[in-house]
Amino acid sequence: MDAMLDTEGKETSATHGAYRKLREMILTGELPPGQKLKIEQLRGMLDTGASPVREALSLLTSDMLVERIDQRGFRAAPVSKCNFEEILMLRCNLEETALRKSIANANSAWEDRLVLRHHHMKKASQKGALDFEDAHKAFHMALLDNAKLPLLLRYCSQLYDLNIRYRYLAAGGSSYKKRDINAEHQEILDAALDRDAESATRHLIDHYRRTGEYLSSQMDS
Amino acid sequence: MDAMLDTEGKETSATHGAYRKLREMILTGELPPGQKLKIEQLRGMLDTGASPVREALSLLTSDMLVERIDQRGFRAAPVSKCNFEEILMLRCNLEETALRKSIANANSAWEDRLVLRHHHMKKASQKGALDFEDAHKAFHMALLDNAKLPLLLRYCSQLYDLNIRYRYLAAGGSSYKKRDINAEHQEILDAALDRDAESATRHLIDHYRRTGEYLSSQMDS
DNA sequence: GCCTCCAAAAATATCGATATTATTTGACAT
DNA sequence: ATGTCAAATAATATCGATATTTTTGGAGGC
Repeated sequence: MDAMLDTEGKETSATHGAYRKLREMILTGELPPGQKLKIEQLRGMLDTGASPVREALSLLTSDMLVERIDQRGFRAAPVSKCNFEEILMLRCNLEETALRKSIANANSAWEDRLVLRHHHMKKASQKGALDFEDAHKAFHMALLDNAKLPLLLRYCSQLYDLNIRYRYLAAGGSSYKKRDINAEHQEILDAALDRDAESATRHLIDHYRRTGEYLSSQMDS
Repeated sequence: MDAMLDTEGKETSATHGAYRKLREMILTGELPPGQKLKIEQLRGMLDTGASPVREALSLLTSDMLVERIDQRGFRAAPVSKCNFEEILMLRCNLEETALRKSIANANSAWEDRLVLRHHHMKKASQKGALDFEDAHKAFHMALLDNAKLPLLLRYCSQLYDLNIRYRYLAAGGSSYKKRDINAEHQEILDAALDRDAESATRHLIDHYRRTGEYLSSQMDS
């Protein structure tokens, strides 16, 4: 019998656990872009077998965070200014579509969810950066999820992750926090609660473009 | 050096082979929507081990052709009218974006590629339906690939596959061919060669909407 | 009769080992 | 010296077996 050393009781399968940990390591830059991902090495870091690691890498491939080179293993997806700009463009396009649909379907249950997520995000911003990231994503996804379009939501989520990877890579988002992010979020929230699609999408896209321009300028230097 | 034109059977890895075969079986409906996908059963059908099958299923999960149920295996993704309509909407949105960019980047090399693909598709339409499907996708992707936006192209390719699955499910596309598909393709091609983005996108989207309406009506009955 | 619970069966998830394929190293010839 | 080739090394891809978990089926209680 195995001793139950399960300190974290939430992981159901080894594959899913490996997936989450690897994903975080790639997003935060702990596994830098382009780095060769050797099974043995990861097996050690994650303290699990080779099969879960391989499956997790397969899953990350479809999230476009890992590249598979035929018969030559895996590597962390590379980054480029081009790639970043494409992500930004697609986000603006897809999130605008989703937000408009969300607002078109607006009801009080959704408004409650939005207010709650926004509140949690503000609270989390005083705690650790990692908690904030989770709450930040939850807020943005809540803006979109009332569109009730699962494919679109999935793409938005993927692109969100690809984007925050660039934020982490650009110096941990130090100056990202200097901008008045809170005010920007408040404007988006207020417009959504007013069911003003024009205003909400404009604020949302400005929010992304502003972050995008800063990150883009960082990548030149 | 390698003058050998690999006309067929160039399966490098068992995983990739299993992926292709499973993908085709799901797209054509040989593995119907919602069906439980048991490893042992597939292992027999594909004549390979359990590991390649599992990895192939993982990859198909990210193509949204397979669903993974935690600790309970895999199943072919279900279908619904809702899902179909979302695919149609996203295709119209994303392919319009891609086609406009493609045309903006137009050059003679791209035009040559288009003409060639269109020619191959016409030729293949007199052969088997399976050859035609490949050539049809190649033509549509060629329309988009000059945008030089890999993420967008990938999404379009994914959505294309999800869409043709519905075509196969709706009676093998018998009446699909009754419409004058050739004329529609010719119009799109001509507009693209004229570098007329308005006309090209309008024809492309009409092309999808027409197919979409027909399939949608089929799903009601 | 219907529900609950436990044992048997089946299927999945994971491990350890092997075969295959890529990469490196170093000797040899030019 | 330099480039090529072959053996040694390292890493991947795959297999077979085991451990876990879910599902099934039936016996006993209400």
